Amino acid sequence: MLPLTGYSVSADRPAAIQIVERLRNAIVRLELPPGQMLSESDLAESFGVSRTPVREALIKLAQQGFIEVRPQRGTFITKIRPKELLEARFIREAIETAAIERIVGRLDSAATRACEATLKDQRAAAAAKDIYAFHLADDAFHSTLAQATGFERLSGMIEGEKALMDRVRILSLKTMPPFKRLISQHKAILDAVVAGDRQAALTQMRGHLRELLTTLPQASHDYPQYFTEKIDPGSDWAETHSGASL
Amino acid sequence: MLPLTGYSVSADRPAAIQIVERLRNAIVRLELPPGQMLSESDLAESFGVSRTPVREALIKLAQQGFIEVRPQRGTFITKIRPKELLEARFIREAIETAAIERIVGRLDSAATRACEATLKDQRAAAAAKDIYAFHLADDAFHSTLAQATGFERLSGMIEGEKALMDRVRILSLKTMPPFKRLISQHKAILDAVVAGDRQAALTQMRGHLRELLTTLPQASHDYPQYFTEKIDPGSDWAETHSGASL
DNA sequence: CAAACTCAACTTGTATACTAGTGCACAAGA
DNA sequence: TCTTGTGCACTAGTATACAAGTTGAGTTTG
Repeated sequence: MLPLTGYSVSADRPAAIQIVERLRNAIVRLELPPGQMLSESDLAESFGVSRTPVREALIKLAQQGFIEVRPQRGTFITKIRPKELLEARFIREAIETAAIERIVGRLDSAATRACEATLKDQRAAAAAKDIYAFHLADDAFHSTLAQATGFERLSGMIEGEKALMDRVRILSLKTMPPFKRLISQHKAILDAVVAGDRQAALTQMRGHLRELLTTLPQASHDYPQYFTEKIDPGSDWAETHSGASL
Repeated sequence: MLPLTGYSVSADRPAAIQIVERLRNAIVRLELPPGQMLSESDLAESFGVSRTPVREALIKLAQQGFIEVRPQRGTFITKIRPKELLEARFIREAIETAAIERIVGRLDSAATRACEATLKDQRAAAAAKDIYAFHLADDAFHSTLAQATGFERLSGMIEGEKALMDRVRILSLKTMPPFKRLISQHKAILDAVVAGDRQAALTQMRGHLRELLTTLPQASHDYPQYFTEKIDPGSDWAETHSGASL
């Protein structure tokens, strides 16, 4: 029933951690569809462990917003909530622009090379039409920039907010992947940061983050069962709910 | 041994949730000192439950950064890491100034009244020299402003970052509580937001958040056992590590 | 036929038992 | 005295069993 059957966890690491990783991956990639019910017993059987580590994994995922536990009823993959996505974008914009402010013109050579490497990975993934590899490289770009601030938890926070948005990204990437556009946006951000052009770097980052959700109305129209509410593609929904205006 | 002995959880709500609340409170108030080891068995006995709900509570607290689980060794209250506090301040400044941008000049009367109520609570707490009540009202002020953005998770995030800083706050409040100063800062922020003075609101909020950690060197000197590293009170540590310069 | 009741099969929450690994005290040896 | 080995008491991780609550299908009853 579940697309996880047959893959047991390995014994060299705590089972709960492995289960978190696997489930989170499956959720973000929509292999476990939003709204899907999860049974602790079934999961335990799938992973070849008891319910205990499964429960601990579910607690962590619930705290990250990927699942919802309804006592005595069941555990469910959270549906995509458009309002939550706008909030994630708001938070990312606040944090990532603040990070830009901090690193613009100060990126050392190691960090610069690391960012360039993610661009290279993205180009390779785009050429191979591998949306998951593309996704990983996209994660890496934003994480690398965040780590350059010297703060340790920043990249984790960004990844968390990012993951909430990624399900929509996957939906849109399936139909029309704007690989080149995203890569050039990343490159523009990096170039501005390296060049020390604060204003350009901020503008590029904002534009990049704001564009991520433009496909949301279309996605919610194509896959209504994955969303908590429907959005009229013709409306200016994202704008009226965004940070620009209240 | 633990200052929690004798207080059992009630049966009307899940035990794990109650344990999270109680432990988190005890940690933030330094009733459980940083570095202290926690035994799952002892906690279970103290709360009158089995290890299972205790473990689930500890998992949540670990994810929030309050405790650290070292496999097969023990569970410990995290020591205060100055770098992490600066990071929390960075994140709060990024998010709370973004929130200000969003609500300045648009605060409805209900939210305005709610903010004013927190000021009143703070004045009452200051008069009664009740630092915990003062603290609660302080939480409420920032949460109320965050909620005014219409975003739901924002106030929770701010509270999380705030809680990390609160242990230092408690240490300094014990010796010399700057009640009036903090209240007037809150008032200045609220006034500027209501008046629609964007620049003033941002400046006030930044100043307020930056001042919160000025007592950190003194606190780390007075209670070195609570910190992971020592800070020379005479140095410009906070400045050299803050967002202003890399 | 429709409404209500019953019961069985689920769900999550909690308790208990066991496993494997760590560290410390303490004794035996050089 | 210092080192080294050994065992015990402790830790977190996992498995299993049971408790309490929800849901829905099937039957009974009006």
